[in-house]
Amino acid sequence: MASIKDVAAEAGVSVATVSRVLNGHPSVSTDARTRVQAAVDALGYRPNAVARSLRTDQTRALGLVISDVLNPYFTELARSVEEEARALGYSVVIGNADERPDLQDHHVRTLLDRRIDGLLVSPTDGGSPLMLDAARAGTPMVFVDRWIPGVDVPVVRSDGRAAVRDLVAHLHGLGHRRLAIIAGPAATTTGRERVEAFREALAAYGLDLPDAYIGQGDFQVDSGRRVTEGFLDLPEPPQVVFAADNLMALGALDAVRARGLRVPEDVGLAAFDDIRWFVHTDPPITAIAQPTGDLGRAAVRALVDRIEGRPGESVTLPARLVVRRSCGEPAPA
Amino acid sequence: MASIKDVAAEAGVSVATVSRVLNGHPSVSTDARTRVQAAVDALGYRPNAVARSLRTDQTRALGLVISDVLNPYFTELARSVEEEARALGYSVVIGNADERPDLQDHHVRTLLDRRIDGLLVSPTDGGSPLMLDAARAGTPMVFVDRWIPGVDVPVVRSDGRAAVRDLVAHLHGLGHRRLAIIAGPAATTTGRERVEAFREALAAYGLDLPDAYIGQGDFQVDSGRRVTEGFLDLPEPPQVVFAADNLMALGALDAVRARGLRVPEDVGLAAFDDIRWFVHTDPPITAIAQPTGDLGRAAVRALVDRIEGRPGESVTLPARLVVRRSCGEPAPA
DNA sequence: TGAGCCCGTGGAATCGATTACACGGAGGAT
DNA sequence: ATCCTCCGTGTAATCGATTCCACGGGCTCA
Repeated sequence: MASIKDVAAEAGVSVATVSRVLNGHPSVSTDARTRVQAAVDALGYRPNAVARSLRTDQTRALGLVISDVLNPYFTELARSVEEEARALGYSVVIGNADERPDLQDHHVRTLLDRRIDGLLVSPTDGGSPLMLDAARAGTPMVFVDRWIPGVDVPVVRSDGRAAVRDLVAHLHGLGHRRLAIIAGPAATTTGRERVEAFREALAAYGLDLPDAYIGQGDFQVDSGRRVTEGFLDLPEPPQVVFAADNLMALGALDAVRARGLRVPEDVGLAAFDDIRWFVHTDPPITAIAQPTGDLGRAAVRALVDRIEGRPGESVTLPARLVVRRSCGEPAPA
Repeated sequence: MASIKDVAAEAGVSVATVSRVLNGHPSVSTDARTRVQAAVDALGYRPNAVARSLRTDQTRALGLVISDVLNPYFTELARSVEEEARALGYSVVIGNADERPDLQDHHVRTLLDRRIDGLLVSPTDGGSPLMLDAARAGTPMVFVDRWIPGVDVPVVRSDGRAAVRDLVAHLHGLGHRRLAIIAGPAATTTGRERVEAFREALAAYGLDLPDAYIGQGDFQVDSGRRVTEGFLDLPEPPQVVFAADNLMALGALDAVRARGLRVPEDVGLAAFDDIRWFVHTDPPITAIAQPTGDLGRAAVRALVDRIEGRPGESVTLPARLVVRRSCGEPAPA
């Protein structure tokens, strides 16, 4: 592969001049400029980004450590992140943590080794020393969706409190009183928050959230299935199950179906995170929709701000309730 | 960030010795080795992958240019690719082409600039000069799922012919005779092949595939919707619509639903690519399942073989039919 | 005791870019 | 005519690693 020296030789100038042309530096004669351009075209020369990065100490690459690529919410997030990053002249290197702290650490380490300019993370846990150290050492970093308390890093996320209140109001209006939740891992903020928001909303209606109605899931399909089976085995099973993410909702659907029960006649189902398939499931699933695209774009902007020396602000966007049929007939529109 | 010089100074040895310790070179004294280790730990030193890559001319990174990240088939593929790559000591840099040749080219160019060791592509078109040149210039490359004829690059894909025959047999057995297909872009191999396989399978039953029953889609939801509307407007609409990918099937479902029609009573629906949501759609959708994980792993192995100087073989794996209820009641099990 | 080897080590070149610094020549001001 | 300034250019240092080569010392063996 041709290097800058080859171009210089071909154009009959020094490598410095070639570099200046490539970087649009003003002080190059028109003559030299055209000769270099010609040489570049003739050789099909492309600058070696590795060498450039070594010299300039910037890679123009962002790391994105995502909790789970198989979760449509995160793939949508990844897509908007890449889009915005591309618009700003950055590439994105994605690492999939599969909700496993060890994998998350592996990716953070690899990305740091590759000297990405900044890191976007939705932490699967409370934060390993590695990540905390990186944040403290000044690696530009932004948390998306989930975050770690007590770390000085901007957070871009969605606040589901109001939407959860709307959901509970909706359920209460349909006459449901025994409401259960499949929670996410307590080590994640979203795992905890959604339970709290649910509990508070229930309290507003004088309803209780007994321990038996809090199932511990891990944001994966199987846990949704397992927890739902537990709910159904209860002497007094809940009337509605609220899954804290879309994959656990899928597991819940599996479990209900496996018992020969029907949604919503026998059990209602609602989910956090709306995905396009929920329109066509049997029945269509009532869900809380996050402004995923906006989240991804805001996160990239905050990160790039940090990288380029600007403040880089936290952003919180509201989520909203999308009522479908999985909890009973909706009120006539 | 600490460099190898800092480690050398801290340990009281030369950078050469530090490098040897880091790379497990045998000829280093135990004494020097422990001193270097201590210095590494004390400084929290991590080798700069950029510098290493420049010197060794390898990045231990693979590029994966995927047709569409929002398509669950491809995200599953991406996941298995990353998994296998990680097991072999490589990272994966993903580029999302969104079925757009210009975006595909952008990513190929960026990845090449970053000097990834090899490229995994599922081409969205017949191949830009850029990609063809790269292949000819000897960049290790492997095509996954889709490929470009006439280029000397291993292909890892799934053969759906047998499964399509099974599908047609199934449909014929249910009494359906007017069968239509939503095709993918003619510029892609999968876009063309699936139509051909369908046509041949129909022919075996003495059935014809009239032009009116071939809708031109682009593997995206909207096109599935649009084509299906066209089918439903026909004086004699098809009894079953076969979508060449899962997203177009979703669009088809939208279109049918919007007309107030039911699947399978009014129109049957089948899809290429099976995804977990198909179990819970209304009705569950009959689909052709590819061994996606195996495909991803085989592709990585083939690519790494090429990179490391071994042959790197093409692989073709069979797909299989998964019968559900979207084309009518299945035969009793 | 001297020749030859092997082992552990360090010096320095190298990868491909960017950029500070120096230098020669042209042109303007005095 | 002399001096100063600017412009376009090249030389060389630099980024952080890897690795070839040379060197000194201890060993074995004759």
